[in-house]
Amino acid sequence: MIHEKHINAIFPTLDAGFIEVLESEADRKHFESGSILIKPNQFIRSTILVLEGLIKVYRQDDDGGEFFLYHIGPGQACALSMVCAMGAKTSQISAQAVADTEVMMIPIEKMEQWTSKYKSWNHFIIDSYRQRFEELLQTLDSVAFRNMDERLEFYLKRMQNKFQSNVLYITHQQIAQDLNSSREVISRLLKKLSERGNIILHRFNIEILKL
Amino acid sequence: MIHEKHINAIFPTLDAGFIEVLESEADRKHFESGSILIKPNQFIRSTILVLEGLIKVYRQDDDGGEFFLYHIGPGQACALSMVCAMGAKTSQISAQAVADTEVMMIPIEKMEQWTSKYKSWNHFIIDSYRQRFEELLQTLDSVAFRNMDERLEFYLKRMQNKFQSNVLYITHQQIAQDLNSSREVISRLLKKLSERGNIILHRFNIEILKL
DNA sequence: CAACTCCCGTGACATTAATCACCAAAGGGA
DNA sequence: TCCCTTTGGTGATTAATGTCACGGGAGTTG
Repeated sequence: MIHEKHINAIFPTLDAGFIEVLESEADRKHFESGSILIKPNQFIRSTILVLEGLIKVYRQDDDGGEFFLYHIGPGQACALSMVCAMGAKTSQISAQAVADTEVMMIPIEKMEQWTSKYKSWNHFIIDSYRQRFEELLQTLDSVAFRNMDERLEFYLKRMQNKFQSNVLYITHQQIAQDLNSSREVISRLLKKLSERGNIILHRFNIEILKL
Repeated sequence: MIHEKHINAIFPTLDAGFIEVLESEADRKHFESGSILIKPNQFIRSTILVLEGLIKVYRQDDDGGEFFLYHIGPGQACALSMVCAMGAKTSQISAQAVADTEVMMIPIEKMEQWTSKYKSWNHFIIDSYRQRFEELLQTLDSVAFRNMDERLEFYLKRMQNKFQSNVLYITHQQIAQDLNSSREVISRLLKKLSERGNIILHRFNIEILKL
């Protein structure tokens, strides 16, 4: 269980008074690594603040294709759940915990109330949108302008950064899914990267040397 | 010149009191069709509200590639200029008037002040982000999951919708640029569409029958 | 140990899209 | 009129990626 004083550290821009409100009004929830938080076409009634762990947000299309969008880490909010919650719409979005994750769930009604009541919360919301927007644009860039080899590098860099580790425990199949490609293609491109000395391929993991 | 009472009609969610403030504090500016509003790497100090006309927002990469993101029409704001303005960052974004366009320019400082002061403005901002986010996701979808033929159909539908017309005055070259493809590819795909009876190709324009 | 599953490597081939090289039609200006 | 630019059509070729088929190693389970 994460205490109030720690919450303060996780969300440094929210002011102390508001965090008390947050504490008393928002529900805590725990998700085990691998569990699904949001399924496509699901109605979303709450927005999510991450306290601990990591959530992966991805897009799905009708034919089973997937596409990784971004991670939500501690101190961050799911802008998409705000999009959906406030727009009262469904969206073809999925979210999955990729580590044991603790979150706070905030019902739409409170979101709305707080937005006009607490400045620091309002800034937090707007800033969340801003950050996700930027990140989405970068992702869009890589799909629109780059070939798969560069997209793969971009992907690996992001993972390295997010997990703060040079060793990524991830299968080729998983990468292929995230990039909406196929395992064979990814395997071949990874091999190229390892031949160039950028990475070392181990069984079950990829060691990043320099990208 | 657009009068106050009309502004009310263009931005129905902003309340009357705030619109008076807007009127007295924001600068008006006119852009002729074809003129550039935002260039890549440009520092943005103001956000833009469109009163009349149409603005095209697109992404550019380092190699001269382009990629159409979305249009901003009357009653809408440029979420990106908010992203940049509030983040005090530059972005590889371009914006161009595609019709004679009248806008209001709002300096960052005022944006910030108003956000905490005027509820309707605050909602407007958040809603702008929401809308653009959705639109960006749709665009991302089409690039990530669809082949060029489907992307082209998606593009034509968007244009048909935005210009409220079944006749699009646009060259194959222009479409190719917006989709970051090449003219030849677009020409061929358009031909296919016309063979299937979806469109009729004229010189200088494309007539949409059913998509 | 045998059978099975999961992860990965690899060759062959198909498909999609980009690129190159031309040509033709329409219209504008000298 | 004659040139010149813009727009668009088309075939040939190449590059990137997706798909199929198969095989092999490593771990797991009965």
